[in-house]
Amino acid sequence: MGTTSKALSLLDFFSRAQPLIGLSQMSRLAGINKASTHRLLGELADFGLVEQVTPGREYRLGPAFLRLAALREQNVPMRETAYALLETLADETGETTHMSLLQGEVLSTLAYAYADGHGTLVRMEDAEVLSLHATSSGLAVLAYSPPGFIDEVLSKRLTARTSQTKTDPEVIRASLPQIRTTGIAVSIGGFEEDVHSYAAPVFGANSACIGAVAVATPVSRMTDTLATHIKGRVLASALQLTRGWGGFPPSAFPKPEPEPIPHQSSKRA
Amino acid sequence: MGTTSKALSLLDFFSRAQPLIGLSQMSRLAGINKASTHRLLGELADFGLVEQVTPGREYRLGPAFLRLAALREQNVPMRETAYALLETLADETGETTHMSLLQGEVLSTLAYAYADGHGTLVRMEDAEVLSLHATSSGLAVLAYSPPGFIDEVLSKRLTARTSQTKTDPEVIRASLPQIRTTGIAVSIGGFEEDVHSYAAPVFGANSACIGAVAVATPVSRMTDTLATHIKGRVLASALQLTRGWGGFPPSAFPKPEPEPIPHQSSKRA
DNA sequence: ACCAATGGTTCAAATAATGAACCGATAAGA
DNA sequence: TCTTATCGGTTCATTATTTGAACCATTGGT
Repeated sequence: MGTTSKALSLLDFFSRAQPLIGLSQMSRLAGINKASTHRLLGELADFGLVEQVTPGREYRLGPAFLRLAALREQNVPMRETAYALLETLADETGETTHMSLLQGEVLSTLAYAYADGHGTLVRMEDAEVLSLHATSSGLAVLAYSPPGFIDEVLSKRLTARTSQTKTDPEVIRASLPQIRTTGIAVSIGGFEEDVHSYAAPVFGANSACIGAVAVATPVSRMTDTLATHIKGRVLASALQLTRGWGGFPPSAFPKPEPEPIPHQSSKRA
Repeated sequence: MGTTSKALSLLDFFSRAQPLIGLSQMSRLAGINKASTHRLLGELADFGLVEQVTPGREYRLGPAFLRLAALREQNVPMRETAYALLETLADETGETTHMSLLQGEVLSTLAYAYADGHGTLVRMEDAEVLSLHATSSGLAVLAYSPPGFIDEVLSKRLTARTSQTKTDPEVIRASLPQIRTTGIAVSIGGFEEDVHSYAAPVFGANSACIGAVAVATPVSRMTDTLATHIKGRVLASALQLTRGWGGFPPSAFPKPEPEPIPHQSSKRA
């Protein structure tokens, strides 16, 4: 592993649960000598990727991310387009919608939108990280990932977020073909209790899966008819986002249902 | 310079004007051998700090910034608090407000807010970069920066954004003491024609200047009374932001005007 | 007063970065 | 069509950087 990769890997130890990390602790977490850790953090700090809240104290993520994220979004407005789509999807389904991107072996929340009209809804968090095995989005992504990647992910210890999280690698692996036939993954209470969600994968320019769109409802509200409606809309939205970002679904990806109200029937014969 | 710094320095060549950079071009820009550049870009890409739009093509900033910026904002909600303050400042002054952070030797836009009630206003851009010598914000920051930093900045060739940009280092240097006595910097048409702006510095925990708050109006709208009002409000806002972020103004920093309507006069005597 | 942490530093030994030359592919010009 | 000049990417002996055990100085808890 190159030195730069080592330095960047330090950034991944920051999380919502642990926003501040000291030198010694970082050294331990990363398994890197304290002197080296110190130098690497120093170089990251020079660029503003980390900062010390006070000299001789803990480190945290730095302000450079704000600048570069704004620039990235300016060049490639993923969040903006995702958010616009999620808003209409939330309107169409009347439920909370969510889009996440694959980053390493987890998903990170890109955007989400709430729907009006219900007293209860599924709440989302900014900067939330989703595990691949415990969420509908994760399963959707996993189903369309290369076999080697799937093996890699499933070989690790799978933690149970809730009592209903499936943690048996073989059970999960066995569920993937079904996802591939429909293009839709489901999770009932796997990540949060009382949340029922459907997700569909989004693909990049090389047809690799880069993330997923999901719709989440309280379990008590989900019915067969609502599920059918959601599945149709989430699949269509995911395809729309794939196209909007210049991506291509793999050739085997299921075609979306034709709209219930056919605009023109002449070509069907 | 360490390897990591070298790799990170590549990121600074991406800009709004040049969002895509090829391998050879990056190698030339950075003055780094092509093989090394390739390896460094590869490591950055592994972490998602850059990505190739298609394999064997140009590079651009990567999606990891979205994730880490969200996490940073979650931990240290600078943009959010800045935006809230800018909104009230825009209300108070009736003009466009703006906050930027010092990053290296330039300012980068953190947030801005527009005011209601006017047919014309000063327009802001996301991810915009402001030079220190040509903007009121930049001058405010420069006035409160260490002498060595000032020398460094002023020793470089200063480009004229408009016909009214001051580019003589000594003229600029001579204007700094005046800024330090009032805590306010002014720019008339220095960055954009027809823009008149006032700015005040914001300080970090170690009393170092980290950025500036500014109010910008069309030149035609600025009057003496409006200027007085704006200067008072922008100074108060900058101090408020400094405190809100846990920073401290340097001891020599001017105290804000007492509010025009004194709440209590007993202590004055 | 003590101990065990912390952040930070030193310097010879080990390791990773470097860069000129090279390859195959693509595109433009003659 | 042939030539030339790019491009992205790779190779490998030389070189410079990174590494890590041991070392401070400080801090905070017992």
